[in-house]
Amino acid sequence: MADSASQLSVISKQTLKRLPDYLNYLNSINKDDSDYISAPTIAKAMRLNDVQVRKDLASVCTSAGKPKKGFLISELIKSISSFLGYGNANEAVLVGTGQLGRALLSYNGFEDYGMKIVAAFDKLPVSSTINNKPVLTMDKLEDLCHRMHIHIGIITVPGPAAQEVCDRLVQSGILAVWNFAPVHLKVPEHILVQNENMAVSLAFLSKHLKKSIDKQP
Amino acid sequence: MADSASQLSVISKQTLKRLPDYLNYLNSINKDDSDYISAPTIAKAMRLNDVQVRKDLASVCTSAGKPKKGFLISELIKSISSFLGYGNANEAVLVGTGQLGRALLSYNGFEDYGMKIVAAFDKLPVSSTINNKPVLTMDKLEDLCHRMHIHIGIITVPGPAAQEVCDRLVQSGILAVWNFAPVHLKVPEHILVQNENMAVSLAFLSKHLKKSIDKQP
DNA sequence: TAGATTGTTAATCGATTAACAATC
DNA sequence: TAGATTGTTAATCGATTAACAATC
Repeated sequence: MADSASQLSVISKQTLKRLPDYLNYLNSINKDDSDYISAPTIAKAMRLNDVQVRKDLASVCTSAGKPKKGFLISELIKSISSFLGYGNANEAVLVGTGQLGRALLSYNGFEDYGMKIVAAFDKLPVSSTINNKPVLTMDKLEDLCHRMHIHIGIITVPGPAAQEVCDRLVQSGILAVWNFAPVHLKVPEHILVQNENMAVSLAFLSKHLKKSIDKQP
Repeated sequence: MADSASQLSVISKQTLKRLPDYLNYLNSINKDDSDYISAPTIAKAMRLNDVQVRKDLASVCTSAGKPKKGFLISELIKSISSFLGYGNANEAVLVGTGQLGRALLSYNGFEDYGMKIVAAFDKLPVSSTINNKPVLTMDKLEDLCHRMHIHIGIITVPGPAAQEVCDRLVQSGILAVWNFAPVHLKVPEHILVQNENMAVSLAFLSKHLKKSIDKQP
């Protein structure tokens, strides 16, 4: 396995984006009907092209589909989950225990998606734990991250505070930042900033509405 | 303005995605330094190609840039904001007042991004208002949406309940759904589902980490 | 003027889709 | 067998980037 790292980049970003959706869909279908599902069926339900579905699945699945039958649903779920790293969760810290921060801390589903929040930080913690996770003051950030080898930092502070928090996360050895603050963060080359950009979603909603409403007589 | 509707689709999805980021960036820069900013400067800060920046800006901006100087920052902000419909907010209802739902209801920033939550719904409301917005029982949903001509529905219920809620929103005349539940929703052709897909973000974070860590000696 | 920047046209790149032979 | 489905190769589409003339 000389190039296990480069193998990762074989998969396209677009495919990677669709994988969680496949998983959602596959988990939603009733397995009592059949153990198999065909690419055209998935494509129709998810409004994709069937060739695209086959290519996407081929890029992550170990076992091939069977002509006339399709793909074994359980195999698909297993392959995609393991490709996405579900099951062996990366550990993360969260900074900012406002409404949104507390909501994320209270959600226990992230572990299923490959991430585990192990601690939260705030300038002025109002409680010592949230959902059994310790809430610490900011001065403990760097030490804890280094000691526990944390690589993911989640930013849920107000916009104006986000860059400073981001800098401190980077100093603490974080490699990937999940940013919920509506600001553009500056980071060194090797750090990934994944913006959970609600504004983008809202832009799409707004444009769709405008089109829909304009179309009406 | 015969084709104001079709004009909207002139802009590419990729450009639309970047517009909120431009706005974040432009708002973050210190206007004391200069009233103008050049495409190469924006490109470098946002890690984009400068031609791309120029094309993106050209597709939404009224006034052109000036050779050697660049673009008037205030004009850019005005143009992008107005293109994205910020300032005249679409009204929305939210269903599901768990942690995440309450967090969204408590956030007052959405109006700046073109959306205003006017009411929340829950099977069993625990309080009559959250952040001054009424929390109503589900049986009031259809009537209120029709009466107030609401076109956006936000789903923050647990996964298993999402499809049913979605169906009811569609029945209530909603045209666009902002879905926070980690499930694939089935909707009629003309309805937009915008998934706020945290799983996708997590997939990107996880893949980046794997690459980064594999690279280390 | 020289050089930085603009906007646009042409080339490249990546992703999607169409066409088709192979399989059960 | 016929027909549905597979996987792959080739064509198309859309987005990005390179090249370049125009401008201040």
